[in-house]
Amino acid sequence: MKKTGKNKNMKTPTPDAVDHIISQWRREKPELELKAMEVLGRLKRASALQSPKVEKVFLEYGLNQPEFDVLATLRRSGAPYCLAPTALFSTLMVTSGTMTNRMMQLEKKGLIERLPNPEDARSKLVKLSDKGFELIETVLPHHVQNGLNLIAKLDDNTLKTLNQSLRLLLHALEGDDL
Amino acid sequence: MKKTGKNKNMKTPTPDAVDHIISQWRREKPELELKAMEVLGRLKRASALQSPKVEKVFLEYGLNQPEFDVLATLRRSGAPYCLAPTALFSTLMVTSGTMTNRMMQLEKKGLIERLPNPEDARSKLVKLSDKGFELIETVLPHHVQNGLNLIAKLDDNTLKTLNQSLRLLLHALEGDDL
DNA sequence: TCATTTTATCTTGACTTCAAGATAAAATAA
DNA sequence: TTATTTTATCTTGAAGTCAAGATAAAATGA
Repeated sequence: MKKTGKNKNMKTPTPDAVDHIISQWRREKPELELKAMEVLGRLKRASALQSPKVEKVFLEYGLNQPEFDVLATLRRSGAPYCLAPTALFSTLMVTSGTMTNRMMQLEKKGLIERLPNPEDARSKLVKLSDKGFELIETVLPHHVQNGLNLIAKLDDNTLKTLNQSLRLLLHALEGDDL
Repeated sequence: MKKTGKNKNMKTPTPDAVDHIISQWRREKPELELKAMEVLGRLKRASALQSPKVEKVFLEYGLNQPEFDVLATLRRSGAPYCLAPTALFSTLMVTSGTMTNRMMQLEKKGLIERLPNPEDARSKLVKLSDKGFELIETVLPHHVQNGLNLIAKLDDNTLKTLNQSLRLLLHALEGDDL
């Protein structure tokens, strides 16, 4: 079947919260082109909805999302699971002050250690402790499974499509400077 | 052309930050099924990237994102641009305490007014002031244009696809309880 | 080598948000 | 009508973040 602009056989998708918002705007401000507001609205809302559902698993293991993010970044960097603070806060898109704060918490919990950096005395390296390593190893499979549960209703094709278009959007958003 | 599972002609998309994260995990933990982590990661990252770019316009008019959200919700509800606090914080997915805080700021700025609710003495209605109405009318077109600029690189087809799959995801996420 | 500029953090203070508790009005039940 | 339960906020105190300023080490330049 050839692609056509409008197709009377096209199934109308069940409206979501963003469709409702858009229809309100269309009634109030019909002159506005809302296609950007629509995607960005969905993006933001979907992100907000998944956030507490994802964090739920971390909380069961005494971690919050920010703490998990640090441990996970160290873990996936590979042995010796050790990075400089700048590498961490760049990856995690937070400020250096925020990172200082997180590191202090994680150190207090014994999940990371701070080591002198032989190559640069301005920074102290952050290393996953044995306890931190074990914890992330334990949490990870549960986190992964939880994610799979959250998207279970999406078939593989939708998922693939979603990934591809989100990747394009990410490129568009990362490109421009703030 | 028929759809096939794998297609050697398929163009490999340029990797993004999430592809990098996923490849690290694949190296470290090859046994994990990462397809959920991948979409949810993109979702979160895209949302985080768009956020300051969107807010930039609000800041130019002396508003932050939370304040804009309240004014916009009132505006698109239609005349008389007046809602109860519960309607606002439900829509905006924040707690009642957060809403109290936001309302106080907006009232201090003269952008909203609090009116007694004739139907329920427990609540004071929130109404867009003339000043608030004028401000949101001014900001809105700039916000809309800014959004269009942010997604300018995406062709209409990608956008449509993205919207459809995000809508499915939203349904999946709104469905389950926290 | 010595001064200057750039980096890599850490510190501080302000802000926003949330969870949980306090209040008061509305809805129900007895 | 009176007691009980449910609602709709508001209040309070604890977190987590950020921007901006303070420090100290590293990199550059003269």
